[in-house]
Amino acid sequence: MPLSVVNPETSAPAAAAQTDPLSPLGVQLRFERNDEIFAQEDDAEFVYRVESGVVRTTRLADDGRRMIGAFHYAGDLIGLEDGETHMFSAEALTPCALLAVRRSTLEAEAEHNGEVAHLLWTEGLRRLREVQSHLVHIGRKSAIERVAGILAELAGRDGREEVDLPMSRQDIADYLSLTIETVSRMFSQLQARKVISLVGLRRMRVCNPDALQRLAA
Amino acid sequence: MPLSVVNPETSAPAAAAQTDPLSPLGVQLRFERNDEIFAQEDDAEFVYRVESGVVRTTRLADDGRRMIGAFHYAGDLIGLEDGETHMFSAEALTPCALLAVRRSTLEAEAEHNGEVAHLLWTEGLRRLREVQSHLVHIGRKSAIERVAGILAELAGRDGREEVDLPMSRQDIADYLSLTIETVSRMFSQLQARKVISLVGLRRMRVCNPDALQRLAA
DNA sequence: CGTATATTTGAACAGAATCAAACAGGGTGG
DNA sequence: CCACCCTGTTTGATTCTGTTCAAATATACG
Repeated sequence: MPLSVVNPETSAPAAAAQTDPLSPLGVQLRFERNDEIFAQEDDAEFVYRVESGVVRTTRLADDGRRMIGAFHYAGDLIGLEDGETHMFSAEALTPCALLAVRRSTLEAEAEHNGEVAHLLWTEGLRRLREVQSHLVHIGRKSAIERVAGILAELAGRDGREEVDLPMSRQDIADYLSLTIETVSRMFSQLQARKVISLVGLRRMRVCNPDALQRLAA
Repeated sequence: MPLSVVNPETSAPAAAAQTDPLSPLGVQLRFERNDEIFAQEDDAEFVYRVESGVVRTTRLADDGRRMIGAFHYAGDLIGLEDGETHMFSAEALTPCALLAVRRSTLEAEAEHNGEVAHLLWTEGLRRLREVQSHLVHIGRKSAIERVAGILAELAGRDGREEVDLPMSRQDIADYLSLTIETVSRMFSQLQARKVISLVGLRRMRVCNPDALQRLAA
């Protein structure tokens, strides 16, 4: 549930609007940690762009098994759909700012605005590439490789040695198609091997980036 | 390696050209079984549309593990890429007819032709949805469910009771992230349970469609 | 401080992988 | 037309990785 709606004129500098063709088309929304942005099977009326914060997209199967499609960061488009409804639900993992653009607006704009059409196309392909990479990762890697993989990615994103883990162990498990126990064991193993060390539960220090990278490969 | 180049004017009726905005942009190519259409890491110079036949896209990891991204049928676009090179290679599983369109041509056309832009967008999203579904399938299903899944899909595509299996057991294994032995065992198990029966190695009869569907769910 | 929740650890188990061998099928050449 | 060989597939025995069930331990929060 959005806690506030920020007028795009006041939230985005005029300069940004010139380089960003999407901002004028939508409204800025804010979500708090654990807020639901949209639900699985909802009408896919809006497309969202993450402006800040982290969002997870999850899919709940009939049998209760949960799968996380991806973690999304600033710049990512979410809610892109082929059909009428959302395949995944989306929830804020941290406080988030999102730009919501009505799908019909976006499609109409893309019709005559090459820049928007190109941006959509590019983002869609990037997402496709990411999902395909993830598919290989899930399909052909061991538990330790999968966990090392996501940690390496998070570390790469932050750049610093101290890396925040915005998601729970369960989130990581559902993203990697492992159980929470296995994820936990791999964390312990990485610590035992002096590759990482945990600083509290939601923060880690990468002690041996090379080893992490090697495991993730 | 293409065996022949067919002039689009002679291969496609004029009527088709009116409803299909892509035909005039490319050339028709033919490939025989096991021909390579493009290789992993090749420059992604062309996008292809499958006109007839079946194509598989495969990715070979550094460690030799092979993954099949998808099996593509008539109407599918393949070779869509974000970056400069192909993530996957593509090979003909059966004799194939493909329409090859230069990527630059396609992008230029999409720039001012809304129909082409829309078609690209739609196909990209469809592909994205399929990969995401496959991700869930690989990540959260047992061996028997995965094999039943692909067989149900093939059966649905053919419609008839007798279904051709254009791909080898190894292909199926690499598509489902299983070993060839496990795939074979699941085939045997499905036969023992009277769900399917093999007619030679590359054709099956679906004896109990409901059971197959239930296992695939 | 106490309670609810999240995470870690342990032991036993299960499913798929691996290693090894037997068994078709499909062509080919005699 | 048949015997043979090459390749792809099936089957068997064993091992191993990750799951499951259970319990202990942290952590966060009121």
